[in-house]
Amino acid sequence: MAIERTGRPTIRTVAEDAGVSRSAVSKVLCNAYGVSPELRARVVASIKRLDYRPQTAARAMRGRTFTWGVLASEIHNPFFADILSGIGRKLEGTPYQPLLGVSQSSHETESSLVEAMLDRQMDGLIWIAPRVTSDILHATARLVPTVFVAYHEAGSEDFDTVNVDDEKAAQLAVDHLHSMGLRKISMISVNWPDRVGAVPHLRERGYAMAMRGHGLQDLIEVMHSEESAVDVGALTARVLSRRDRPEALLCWNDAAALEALSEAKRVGIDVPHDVAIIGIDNTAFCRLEQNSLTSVDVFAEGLGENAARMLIERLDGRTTAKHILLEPQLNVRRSSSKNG
Amino acid sequence: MAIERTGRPTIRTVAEDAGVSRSAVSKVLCNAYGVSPELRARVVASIKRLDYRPQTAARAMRGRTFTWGVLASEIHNPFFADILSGIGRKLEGTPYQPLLGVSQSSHETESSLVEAMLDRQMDGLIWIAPRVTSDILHATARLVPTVFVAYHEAGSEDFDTVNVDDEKAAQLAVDHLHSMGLRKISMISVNWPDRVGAVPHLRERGYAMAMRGHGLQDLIEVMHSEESAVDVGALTARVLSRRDRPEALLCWNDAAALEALSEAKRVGIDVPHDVAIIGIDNTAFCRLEQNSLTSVDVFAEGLGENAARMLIERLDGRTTAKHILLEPQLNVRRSSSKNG
DNA sequence: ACGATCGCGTAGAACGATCTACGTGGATCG
DNA sequence: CGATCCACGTAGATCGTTCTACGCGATCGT
Repeated sequence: MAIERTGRPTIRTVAEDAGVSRSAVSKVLCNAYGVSPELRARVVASIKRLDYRPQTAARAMRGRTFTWGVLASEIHNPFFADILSGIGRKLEGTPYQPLLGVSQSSHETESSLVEAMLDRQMDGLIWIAPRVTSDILHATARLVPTVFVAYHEAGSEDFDTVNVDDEKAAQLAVDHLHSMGLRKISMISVNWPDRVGAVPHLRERGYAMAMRGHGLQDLIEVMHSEESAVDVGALTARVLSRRDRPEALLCWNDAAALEALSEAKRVGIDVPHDVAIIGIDNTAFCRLEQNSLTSVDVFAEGLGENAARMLIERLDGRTTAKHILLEPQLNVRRSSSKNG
Repeated sequence: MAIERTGRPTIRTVAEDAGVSRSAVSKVLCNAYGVSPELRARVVASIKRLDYRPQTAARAMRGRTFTWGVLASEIHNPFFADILSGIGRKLEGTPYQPLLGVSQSSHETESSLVEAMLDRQMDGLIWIAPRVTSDILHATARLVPTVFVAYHEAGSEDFDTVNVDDEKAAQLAVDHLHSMGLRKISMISVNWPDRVGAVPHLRERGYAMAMRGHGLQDLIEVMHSEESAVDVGALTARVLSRRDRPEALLCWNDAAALEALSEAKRVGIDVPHDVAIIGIDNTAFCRLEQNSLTSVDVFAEGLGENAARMLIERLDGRTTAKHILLEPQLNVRRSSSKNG
């Protein structure tokens, strides 16, 4: 009867095949109340026989899409890839499908990406390291369940957050360097829009607090570069070639630290003898012998898993906000060892 | 009249505001025929005033979703990130939104990811380095316009492909090593399902051809590992510690080459003096001084841009297949230089 | 002058699901 | 034994778009 535009079976096809109503099939699909075991079995058999899969676009109009939007600013940094792995692992076996949107580190693109995801009726959002202003974050979270990763706002009731303790991460780094007898510890950070709550900001604060804690407040020095690798390289090159070069360089993330290692090698400064270098994130590249980069593990995959867990809980009905803070952990390697 | 479930304006809201029919608004949205400038202006004004954006899920039921699915097996390899950058750049300013699905290097996940994208009525697919069997690729491409990147099947009429000449890439590497006077050149490759058309396979062929071209057929040696970093590391460690260690190691991609560099350093083998190491892909990490890895550029970002262009053409009506092959380019760095 | 054509706009039927409201038997209960 | 309730299943509205079919007035061609 129905003109089969495409060969694809619809809920109607299944209903006819099983000899029941569309509503009955729908009930089976949604695990709704009021379905006898026999009817369910018949419908399930038909679904299997016809190889039927519900069309998400149609479901979206009344129900859910079982689709999650994951927003990342860029994916060259393996930190994001690790988070995504965590999300993916947690979502295995669930009906949810995570889809990643990349905003290319531009906040205009980021805003329109959020809109695109809202237009597509995503059930929930996991938003990593947002760059837009806080009011946009709140407005978004009121429209759709949202979990933020790598953004701190523990007071918010509108959304959940999942983070490592970024202040502590920087502190661990400084403590370690200090315990090696180093005092002139400078930090390489990054320019970031709307800084409060942002990860670089907290890591800077942790650095400054730790320095003060060791009585090194006069040696506090935080330098900022743009995000691009060449900018980071230029800044570290400048710092390393100074006469009053620092004894140690704490880089706000591993990507910056790897650039610093590169520049040090290029100008012939020995790491760690002439300068110790330490990163944060403990991404996979730290482990490689040519880097052997001391770094503070922020358990990116765990962040992803926790974010996914938070969002599942939200979709299951939780309405109060939760804010998760993982403990960072120092991983010492050659780039900051006496016997390096 | 209509019960506003959510505050969001619909096409009906716009129609009422502009004092026209829903069809008229739809026509404006779709740039359809039969709209007077005055009506268009009125509608556009209402759209702007109400801040209306069409709901993609609803459009999907009859029309298009303006959504592209991008399939990648994993995103730790910056090669994928570069491709995605290229796609994103090309799609800026177009109405299309690319969304990335990651299959975690499992072909079961990959299949279900494709299904998820089909269920979501994506307008087109860009599928990077597929691992499922060729018949699935053809079946998919017949359902939805699909462009494959990093998969060779130049004869196919069902889909477009965008690749660098992977045979040539490996040849360039071998030629270069040979020109340095090296003869015992071994290759590190990877286990890959359904090998024909896959990138590792073609790179192996290019290697073998080049070796034969230089009369080195007796020295041809291709070793395979699993994809995981630890497996690659273990394999390279084994090779490097052999008594009859090769003079040069051609790695099928940069990720493997970086592992090889690490293992060489770990066991105290000097690169390039004791062994030259060369990768393929020329990802960003090659440039870092601690790696300084010779690599063959495959222009990943260009692959992405071309793939996006191909898909736009398809959606604009092209029905014949196109197969693009870019020229690879050798970038010599310290890991294979005499004066390294 | 009159039918054909064209340009513009609208009514209403899809699209494929979900969900509310209701009908229908059979068991339960006072 | 009749009223009530429950478990199961269905009819039909609904979601927000697009698209086809058609109406209507003005212009064109002969």
